Amino acid sequence: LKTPLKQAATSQLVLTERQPDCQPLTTPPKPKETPPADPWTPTSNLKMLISAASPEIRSREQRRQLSDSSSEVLQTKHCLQEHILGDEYEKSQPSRKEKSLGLLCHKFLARYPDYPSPSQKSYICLDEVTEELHVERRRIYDIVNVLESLHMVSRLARNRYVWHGRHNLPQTLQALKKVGEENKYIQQIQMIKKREYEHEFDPDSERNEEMASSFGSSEQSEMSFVELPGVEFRAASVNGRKYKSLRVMSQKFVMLFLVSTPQIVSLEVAAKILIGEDQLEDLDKSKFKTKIRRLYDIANVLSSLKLIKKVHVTEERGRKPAFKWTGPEVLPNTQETKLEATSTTCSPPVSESIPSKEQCSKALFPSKGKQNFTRHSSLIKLVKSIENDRRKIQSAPTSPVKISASTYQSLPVFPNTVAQFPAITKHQLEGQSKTAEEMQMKCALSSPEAVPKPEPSQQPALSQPLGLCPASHSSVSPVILPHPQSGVSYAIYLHPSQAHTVTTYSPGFMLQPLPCANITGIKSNNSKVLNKITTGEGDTQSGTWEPTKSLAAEERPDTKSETSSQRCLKRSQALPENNLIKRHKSDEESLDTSSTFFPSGYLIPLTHCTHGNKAECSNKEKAGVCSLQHTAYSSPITGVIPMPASELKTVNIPAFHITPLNIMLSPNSIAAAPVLSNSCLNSSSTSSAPNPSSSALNFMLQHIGLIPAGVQVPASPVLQHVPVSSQSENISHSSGSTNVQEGKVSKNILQLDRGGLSGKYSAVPSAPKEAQEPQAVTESFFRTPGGPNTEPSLSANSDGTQRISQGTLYIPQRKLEVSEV
DNA sequence: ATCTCCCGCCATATG
DNA sequence: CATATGGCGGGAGAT
Repeated sequence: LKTPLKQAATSQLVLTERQPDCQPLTTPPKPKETPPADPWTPTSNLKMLISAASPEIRSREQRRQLSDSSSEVLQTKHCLQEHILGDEYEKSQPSRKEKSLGLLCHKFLARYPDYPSPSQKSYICLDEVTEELHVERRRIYDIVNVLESLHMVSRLARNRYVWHGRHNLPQTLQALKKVGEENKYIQQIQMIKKREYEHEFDPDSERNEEMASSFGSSEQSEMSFVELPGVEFRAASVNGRKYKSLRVMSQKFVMLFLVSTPQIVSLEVAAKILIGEDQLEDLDKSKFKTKIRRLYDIANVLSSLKLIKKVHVTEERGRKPAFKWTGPEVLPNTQETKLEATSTTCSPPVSESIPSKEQCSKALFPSKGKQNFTRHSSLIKLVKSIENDRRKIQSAPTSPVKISASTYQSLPVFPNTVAQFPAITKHQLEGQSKTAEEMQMKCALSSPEAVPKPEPSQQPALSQPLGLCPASHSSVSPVILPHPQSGVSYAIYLHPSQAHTVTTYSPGFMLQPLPCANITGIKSNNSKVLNKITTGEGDTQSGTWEPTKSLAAEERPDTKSETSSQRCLKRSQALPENNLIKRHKSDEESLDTSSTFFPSGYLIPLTHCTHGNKAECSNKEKAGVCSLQHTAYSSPITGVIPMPASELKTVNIPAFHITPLNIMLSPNSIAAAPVLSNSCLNSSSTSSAPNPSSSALNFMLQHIGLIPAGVQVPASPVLQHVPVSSQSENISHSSGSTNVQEGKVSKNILQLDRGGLSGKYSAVPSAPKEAQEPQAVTESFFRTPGGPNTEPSLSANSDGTQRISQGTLYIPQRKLEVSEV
C-alpha cells in the first residue's frame, strides 16, 4: 500500500511542478482512474497514476496545443474505460492522494486550454465534469471557486461556467496586487509577525487585547471580490455577499503573495490575516483551523495552476508550511509614465505568450456581460445610480468623440467636483470610429503624453468612474476607483455592516508600527524615483506629492510624466488634490484615519456600468462599436508593443516592487487623485491583458502606422522575470533566520523524473527545460552579492536611497534577516 | 504527533 | 419547492 501511495504522491507532484519539462512522450495510455471498486495492486496503481499524469503533463507543457491536451484527456478517459486489461492493475483505493484536490484540479485544467481562443468559448458543465472526473460535485465547486477568483472562469448559470483560461490572469493579478496594497497587507503581515514575536516572550498575555486593538483596525477588506472588466459575475451570481468567501479568500491569499516582498506567505500568517480581516477576535482556535483548511484547499488549486508552490519557512520557531509565488510577476503598474512615445508595451508576461490578438479583442469588449446583480436590490440600485451619474456626466458635453483610450480617467476627488473636471474617458473607443482620422485622434488622445491637447470638454464622458463619495455612506456606498494601470476601474461596495465600521471607525486605531515609518520613507523614495524617471526633477512637485500615499503615487505617476498640457489639466484638478493629500499626510502621520478603507468591498468594474449606459448611447455608437470590434478581431494585432530597453529598465526597477509597500489610501485620497493614465502602463505590464483601451490603442496605433506592427519583445520578457526570480530566490538564499526549503518537493520531483520517465526525458533535454530556464538564468544574472536588490539596472536609476529603503523593507521588524547579504 | 486536507452534512442561494 | 452552491469542521491518511 505504501508504495503505491507514495507513487501517487509523486505523480502528483510531478504534475504540479514539473510539467514544463516533460516532453511529449508517448505514454501508453493506461487506465486512469478507476472506480474504487477494484482490487488493489500497488503496481497497477502506480502505473495508472503515471499514465494519467503524463498526458496531463504533456498538455501542460505544451500549453499551446490546447486541443491536444483536451484530446489527450479524452484519450485517457477512453483508455480508462476500455482499459481493464490489467485486471490486477486496478488500483483500487484511491489512496487519499489520488483524490486530492490538486490532482483533481489538474484533471480539470487538462480539459481546457490555457488560452482558449476568444472566438470559441468553452463552457463548463458541472455535471459533465463531475461525471467525467468521477468526483463529488462539492469538490468541483472548490476548484471552480478558486478559478473564479482568478477570473479564469465565470459562472453563467446553474451548472454552467465559461472557461476563460489564463487570458485574464495578468489583469486579475494586477488588480489583486493593487487591492492588496491598498489593504495594507504588508503592514498587517508585519504586525502579525511582530506579535508573534512578542508572544514568544510572553505567552499569551494580552493577546486578545492586542489583537483586538490592532486587528480591529485592520479589519478591512472583509468580503470583497475583485472583478475585472471582462469577466464579471454573471447572472445569478453572486454579488450577494456572503457566499463568496472561498473566492474572496483566494483572492486575498493571492494578494498576500503579490504584495509581500519575498513572495512567500506562510499559512499561518495568511490565516491570521484573513481571519483578522473579518473578525476581530482571535483566539478562535477552531476558526483558525478552519481557515487553514480552506487555505490548503485554495493552495492546492493555485499549485495546480502553478502559481504557487509549497515551501517551508524556518524561523526561530521552527519550520512552518508556506507557499511561494511562482506565477508571473506583476509589475507595479504604476508607472506608466513613460509610455509616451513609444508605447510601451507589454511584454508578454512570463513565459507564455499570449495571443495578443485575442486579448485585444477581448479587452475591447469587456463588457459583454452585463452585470446582473442578482437578488440584491441594493446593488442594483447602486448600479443604476451610478449609471445615471455617468450619464449625466457624459451627456453633458457633447462629445461625440470619446476617447479614451487612455483610460482611466480621472477620478474626481470629490464627487461633486468630479463632474467639473474634465476627464478622459476610457473606453469609448467604441463608438467612434472607424475612420482613420478618428482613430488617430483617439490614439493621440489616448496616449497621455501625446495627447495632451484634448480638452476636457471633449472628454465628457467619464466613462468610468464616477466618483462617488465615500463620505456619505449609505448602507451601501460604492466607491469607485480608477485602476490606472490595468485600466480597470472598480468599485467597491461596502456592506452595510462594514460601512458602519468604516464610518464609525476612529482614526486613532490604526496601528502602524514601526514599519510605517519605513514604509513611508520608502514610499517617498519611490515617488522620487518616479519623478526621476518621469521627469528629470520633480522634486518640487514631488514634495507635494510625496506625502501622498504610495497609492496616490502609483496611480498618479503619470501626473508627472504627463505633458504639459495634461499637466495643466491636472493642475486644475490638482489643487484640491494637493490639499487633500496634504491633509492626508498629516492624518497619516497622526495615524491614518483613512486607513480603513477598502474594507470590504465588492469591486465592480466600471466598465460594466458603461455598458449599461451603452444602451443609452446612440445607436450610432453601437454600430460603430460593432464595426470596431469586428475590425479588431480580424485585424492582426500583435499586441505587443515595442519597448525600448531603457524604458524597460525603468519599469522593472526593483524599487518599484517595493513601492507597493504601501500604504493605504483613503478613498478620499484616491479619489483625489485623478489621473489620466495611459494605457502604456498596463501594457507594460506584463500583462498581457491590458485594459481595453490600451489594447485598443495599440491596435490603432499599429494600424495607423505609428507603431510597428511587429513587435519586439526583446528584452522585456527577461526583465520581467528578473525581478521576480531574483528577488525571491535571493531572498530565500540569503535569508538568515528564515529559510525556505523546497527540498522535499524538488526531491520528489527529481525522483520521479528519474524513476519513471527518465528514459523518455533523456531524449529531450534542453527543450523542456526552457520553460523554467528563464528563471534560472535571470536569477543568476541578477544575483549579486550585494543582495537581492542590488541590481545593476537598479543602481542606475536609483540613488542609494532606494536601495536602502528596500533593504529596510525586507527586514523590517523581524529578526529574520533576509536579505542583506 | 503534526501536517494535510478529504468527506460530506447541512445551511443558503438560485431558479 | 427542488436543486445547486458552498461553509464548515470532524477525523483520517500522510509524514
